[in-house]
Amino acid sequence: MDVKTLCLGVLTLGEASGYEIKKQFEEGPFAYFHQASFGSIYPALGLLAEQGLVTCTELAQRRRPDKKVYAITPEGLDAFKKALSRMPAKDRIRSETMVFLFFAHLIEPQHLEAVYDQYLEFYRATVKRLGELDADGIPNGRLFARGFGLAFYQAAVSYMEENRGLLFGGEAGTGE
Amino acid sequence: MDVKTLCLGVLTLGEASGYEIKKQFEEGPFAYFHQASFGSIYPALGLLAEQGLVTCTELAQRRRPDKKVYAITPEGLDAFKKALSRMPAKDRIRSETMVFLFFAHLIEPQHLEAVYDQYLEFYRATVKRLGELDADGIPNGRLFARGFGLAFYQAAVSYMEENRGLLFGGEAGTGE
DNA sequence: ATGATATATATCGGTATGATATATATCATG
DNA sequence: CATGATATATATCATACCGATATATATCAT
Repeated sequence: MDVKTLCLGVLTLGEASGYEIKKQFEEGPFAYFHQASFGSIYPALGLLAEQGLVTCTELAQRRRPDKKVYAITPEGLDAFKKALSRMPAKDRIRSETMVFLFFAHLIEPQHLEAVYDQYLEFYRATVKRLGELDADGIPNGRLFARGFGLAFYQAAVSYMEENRGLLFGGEAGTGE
Repeated sequence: MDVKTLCLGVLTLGEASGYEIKKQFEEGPFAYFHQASFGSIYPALGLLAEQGLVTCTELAQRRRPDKKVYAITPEGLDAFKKALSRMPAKDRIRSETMVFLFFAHLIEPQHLEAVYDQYLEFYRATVKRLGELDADGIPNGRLFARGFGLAFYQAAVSYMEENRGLLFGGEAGTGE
């Protein structure tokens, strides 16, 4: 599933600019299971407009740079549904932190601790943020995907809290 | 952390060919939190050899194509440790399946079920495989990373089993 | 035989990332 | 009130990576 298709998906939720689409992958509902960069979003939107799958309206704003607002067309919606009729690719989980922890024996203890702590804190913050989200009026598919993300981050936090002792020998990891 | 660095990491575990390194990312200990393709591994090994960070020994084999066995040098080990002295990048989780489920309302029910079932089965199989691995003589860092993967996949399976009803309305998801 | 699978290396087109450039505006800080 | 940080907004480009394909050899099942 390329960035063109992902942009179509975001635009089924309402019209948006390239900048706003990027935010959906950074803080919005997609942040927990996918991402896309400006370098792929802007060219993708240009191509989609050429192909008639989205329309583009330039919008002059007060106190802000001009904006190009994109909206999905019926042809665009068809194209997106067609993409969803295939089978999804396998998940790709890329955790540099786990590579670091895998090689814990090659890292200075205090740096290892910094890596571990930063990771755990990031995950804790994510659990907090996801847990505070409102569920009213959100379609079930979106709730399912969000809940999946939450379950993953909760499991990660629990695991790290319970198994700290594996990495930092002295202090035991049993919690008792 | 680029593929060159990842190759150095794999080679700290013992000498290996490009083909064997790839297997580490497909079935081996790295499979659950990182990946790399032939298209990046072979050029990376060539560059590492040029830079003196690995050595390359060509090995003629009976009944097999020739092999190039790479081994890490002291300079390579230093370079890898240096890479580990930085801070790791953020995790990147890319789940196309979750994008599909997010847009469940745009998918034919029977296709949605196929997507869901395939995903759950893949995760169940992974839990089984990870759970059967032996822990004897494995350094703690590796055990930690492996356990993290297992915790993640277990959480994913549990969540999907318990929340099936969110996607397939009629049948309830409470299990009771 | 034929096709599938496994071992093994190499290359290449297409795509994505991450950094950078450009421009405007707000807000805190000293 | 300058300075730097942050936010909105678009665009481009070098670098890097993925996935497919090509090339070989060998085994095994049908």
